[in-house]
Amino acid sequence: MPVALQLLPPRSTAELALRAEALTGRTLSELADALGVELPTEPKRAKGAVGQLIERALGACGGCAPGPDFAALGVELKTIPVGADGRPRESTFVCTIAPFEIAYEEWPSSRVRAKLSCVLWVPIALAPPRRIQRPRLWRPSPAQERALREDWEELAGLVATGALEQLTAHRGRVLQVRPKAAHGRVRTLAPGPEETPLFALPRGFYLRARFTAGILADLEPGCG
DNA sequence: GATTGATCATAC
DNA sequence: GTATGATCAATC
Repeated sequence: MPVALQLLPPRSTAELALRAEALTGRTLSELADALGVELPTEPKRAKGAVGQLIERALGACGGCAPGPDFAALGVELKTIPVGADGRPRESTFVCTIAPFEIAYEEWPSSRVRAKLSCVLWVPIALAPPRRIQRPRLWRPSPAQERALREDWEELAGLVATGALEQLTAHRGRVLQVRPKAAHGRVRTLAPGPEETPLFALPRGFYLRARFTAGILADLEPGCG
């Protein structure tokens, strides 16, 4: 059994892009073997395992400090499951919502914008043998940022004004608000109507698959 | 088949 | 419990 491998963080985005590119075509189990880690066999228990595997493979600090996965580069890593057509099959978690603090955020300084300012997308085929597709280093285009900003301003406004319980995942064209919790009994304090705080299920921002599909489709090889 | 709401693992 | 990493599974 090989000893778990720990890479040093990449020192430049060019080095990161090179490392990522080298993963193209490999399967998750090949990668897991090479790194000496085991992937959960039961899919239900494997949530998050893929992201953590790729983190290790690229030298991200993996679950240590808050902030971008590649802190020195300001790059966030996201794995994304794709179908045979290359399109995303799931939404993408962006960040949790701090219900009271969000009233004091503006888009330019928002957590959503910060998270999405520079992302390395690593698409992975959903169907066995789970091959890694060509990674994309991405920054939002002006049009993409406008779309994100419009949704964020609407959604953040609803949260800040006490409408969290009326806010469903239907809202937002590219960004949406959905539960983000260990289980359904978790509660956090949030602004409520009539200036009365309420206990609500914690929520987070997610990118709709239609938005990430645009990212994966628009970026040609080497763009990043 | 796509989407929404709920959930699962790990580290601190 | 909080935060990071996401996908599951019931529902539309």
